[in-house]
Amino acid sequence: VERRILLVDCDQFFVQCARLADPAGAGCMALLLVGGSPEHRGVVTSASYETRAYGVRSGMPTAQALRLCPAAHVVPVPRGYCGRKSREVRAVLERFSPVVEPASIDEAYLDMSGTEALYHGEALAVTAARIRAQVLAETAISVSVGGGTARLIAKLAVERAKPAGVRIVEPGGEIEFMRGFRLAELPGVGPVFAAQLERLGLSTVETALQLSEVALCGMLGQTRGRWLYRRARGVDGEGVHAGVRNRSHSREETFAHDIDDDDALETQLLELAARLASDLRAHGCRARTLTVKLRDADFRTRRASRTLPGAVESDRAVFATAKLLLRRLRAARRAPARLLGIAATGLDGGVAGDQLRFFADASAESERDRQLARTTDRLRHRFGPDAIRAGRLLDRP
DNA sequence: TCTGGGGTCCTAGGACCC
DNA sequence: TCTGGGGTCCTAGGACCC
Repeated sequence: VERRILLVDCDQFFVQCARLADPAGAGCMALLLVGGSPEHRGVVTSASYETRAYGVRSGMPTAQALRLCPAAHVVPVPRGYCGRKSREVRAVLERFSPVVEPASIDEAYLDMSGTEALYHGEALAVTAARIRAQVLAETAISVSVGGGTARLIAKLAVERAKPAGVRIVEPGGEIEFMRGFRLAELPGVGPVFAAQLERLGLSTVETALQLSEVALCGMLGQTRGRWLYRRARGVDGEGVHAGVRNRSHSREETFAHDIDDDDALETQLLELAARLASDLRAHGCRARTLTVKLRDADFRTRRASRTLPGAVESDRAVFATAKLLLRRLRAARRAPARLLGIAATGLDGGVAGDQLRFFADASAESERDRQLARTTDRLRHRFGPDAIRAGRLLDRP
């Protein structure tokens, strides 16, 4: 039996949040850009529909957006407020289906297969409209809903539904629906792949539909050929899964001005390491692999990573390894840095036994490190984030 | 024009093991 | 002293998404 999948996607989510969070300020501005300011070398996270008429798009440098639309106002992303609104929306969605998979802060897939009895055979478009109305009533957030037999169909349908609409593709109508798209519009086809397809004479779904699977594999290789053959027909074979956990956590920062001094970079790394370690503990996981990322002034991005014998979660152990990785990167190439980042992968639930008693260098994390980190978390929770400064925790007695 | 911050997934070579 | 094959892990890089 085929799937019935919905994608619920908030309309210009960050713009809506900024307006709701500050009704007297951003709430009164039609020409609104949410994101980093030009002084901070920021980009537009979300542009109001009114500014999009000027050619402004999300991801665009804010400086460029302001040249296109000089009258626009720039406000920062209200991160905490957005997170709360996202959870409120999700709570409403979870009353409509037990299978809700958040795909990002502002969109979630719902598997509605097998809920026909629950909804007494109600058409999916009607259910979708009720979801839209209920989310709006309870959270004041306007969403659009797309639906069909695959995630891919739901995803493309919601783009046709926006803003504040519903679009359901009925079973059997997938190929007709897909004919209306350019290949570059398919999720998974970015600028590089699109250019490759273009060179092969493939620009629209229609042109791809003319070719056999064998022909596409001949042009693109087995994996991508088969991938495109199926997508062009609206098929992706992906299910919707509730309760998926992150596979990585990361923190990074682009500096307002490039930093070339090693000690200054290390100080920034200390802050990032503390934030990352805190994220890990908040999510109840530990990391086996740490990666430090450095973007030089010429925009070249380099990484160095190390996998530890045992997983870590304390500020001290995360920073100890990150410091070595940063030194390695700086030794290989010394240029002013515009961005520094740190990522944790190889995550586990944080309950695995302590495999680390067998090695004793500074990258090993002791039970004392963990106790100290958790005590710090509790103090910060009670007395605020500045109760304990990161630097004081790092010297081992 | 001058390029954020948070993620996911894939590839490819070398190490290492059986 | 001329040379297998397959599997997994680690590392680095890159495409892509919101």
